[in-house]
Amino acid sequence: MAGKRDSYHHGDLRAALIAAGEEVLADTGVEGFSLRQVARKVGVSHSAPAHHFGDAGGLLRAMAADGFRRFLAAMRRRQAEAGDDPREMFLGSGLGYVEFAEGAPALFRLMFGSDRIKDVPDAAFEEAAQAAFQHLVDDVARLRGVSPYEDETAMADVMAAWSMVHGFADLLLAGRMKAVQAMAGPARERFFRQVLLRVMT
Amino acid sequence: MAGKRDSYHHGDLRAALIAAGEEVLADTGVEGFSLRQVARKVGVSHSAPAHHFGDAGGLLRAMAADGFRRFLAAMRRRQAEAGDDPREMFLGSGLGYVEFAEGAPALFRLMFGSDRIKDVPDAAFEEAAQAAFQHLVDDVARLRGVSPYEDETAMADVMAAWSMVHGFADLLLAGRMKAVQAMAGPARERFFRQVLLRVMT
DNA sequence: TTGCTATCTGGACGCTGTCAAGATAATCTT
DNA sequence: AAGATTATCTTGACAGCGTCCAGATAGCAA
Repeated sequence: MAGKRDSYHHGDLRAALIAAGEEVLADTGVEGFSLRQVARKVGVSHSAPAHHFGDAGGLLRAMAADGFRRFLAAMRRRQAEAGDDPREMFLGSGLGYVEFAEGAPALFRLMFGSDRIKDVPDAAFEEAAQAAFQHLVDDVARLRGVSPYEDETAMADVMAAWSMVHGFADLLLAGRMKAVQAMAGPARERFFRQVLLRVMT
Repeated sequence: MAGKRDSYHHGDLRAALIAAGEEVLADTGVEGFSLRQVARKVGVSHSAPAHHFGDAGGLLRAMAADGFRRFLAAMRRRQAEAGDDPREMFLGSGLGYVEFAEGAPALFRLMFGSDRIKDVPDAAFEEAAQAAFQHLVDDVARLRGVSPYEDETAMADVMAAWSMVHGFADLLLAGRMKAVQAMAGPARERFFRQVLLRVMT
C-alpha cells in the first residue's frame, strides 16, 4: 500500500485526498476550494474522490474532522509546555487555540461553520469536535474544582472562555484587530493572556 | 426612476442588486452565492451586474458594507431600549450584536472575513466596519470613563468585550453551543448577560 | 437633430460538481 | 488454480458558474 501512484489503483487515495485537500484549502480558501483541483494534485481522475467521499462536502467534512484532531493536539502541545498550574494550563490551551487558527486559517474557518459542511451529520466530525470541546471543559474543571456539567456557573465559565478565545481568533483572522496584529510576538502573547484572564476572575 | 422594470434600462439596478443579493445570500449562504441567480431575481441579464460592481466580489463587498450599517443600527436600537446606565447600554449593544448575527447569519459571516471579499480594499466597507467598531469603543469609554485610545487597559477591555460577543455569536451560528440554543428566549438572554458581564468586572 | 456616454443584452470561453457507463485490479469462493 | 464478485478508478457528458467581448438601447448634452 504505497502512497505513490504505481498502478491503476492508488493504494491510499482516501488519505492522499485529505492531505492534498488541506493544501488546496490553504492556497485557495474554503470558497475557492475545488474537488477537481485536489484530484489533479493527487494525479487521479476528476471523479475519483466521489467514490471515497460521495461529494465535495464529504471530503470537506473529513478534512474538518482531521482538523479538529490536530486542533486538539495543538492545544495539548501548548498546554504541556505551560507547566501544571491550572491557570497556566488554561492559558496554554488558549494560546494553542489561537496558534492553530493562525496557522491554518482556512481550515479553522471550515471547521467552525462553513456552509459547505453544515447541516449534514457526520459522526467522525462530531466526535472530533466534541473531543476538542471536552478539553476546554477539563481546563475549567481543573481551575474551578467542579465539573461544569454539575455546576451552572462553571458551565458559564466554559462558554465565556470559549467565546473569548474563539472570538479573539476569528477577529484576528478577519483582519479586524489590526492593533493586535501589529504587536510583536511576545507583546502579543502578553496582551492575549491579559485579555483571556479577564474571563477567569 | 422606478424600481420596477419598465424599459431597457432598469432605473436603480445597483440598489436592486444589493437587495436581491442579500436574499440570495440568506437562501444559499456565502458559498452557494451566485451572481447569475441575483441577476435572474432582478430580471436582468446575467452580465448586467458587472457594470455596477465589476465582479462578484464587488457586489459582495457592497452587500457587506450595507450589512455593517444595519449591524450598527441593530446595536443602536437595542441600546436605546436599554436605558442610560452605561452597563445596561453596553449589554444592549451586545444583545444587538448577537441578534443581528442570528437574524442574518450568512451576511454576518460575509462581513467578518469571507474569502470572497478579503484582500481587496474597499472604502465604503472599511468605513462602515470602522463605524461599528467605534460604537463598541464608545460603549467601553462610557463604562470606564476613559478613552480606550488613551488608556491601554481600556483598549484591552474593548478587545476582550469584542472577542467575547463575537465569539459567542459565531459559535452560536456554528451550532457549537447547543446547550445555549436549547434555552428559551429569556433564559438565553439572562445567560448571555451573565457571560458578557464577566468581561467587565 | 446629432453625437456621446451610460446601461444593458447575448454569446462565448474555461472552470466547476455530479452522474452514468465502462475499465481495471484486488479479493473471495469454490 | 480458476472463476466470479466487489472495490477502485477512468472517461465522457451535462448544466451552472464567473468573466470577457461585441453589439443593442436609452438617456443626455450640444
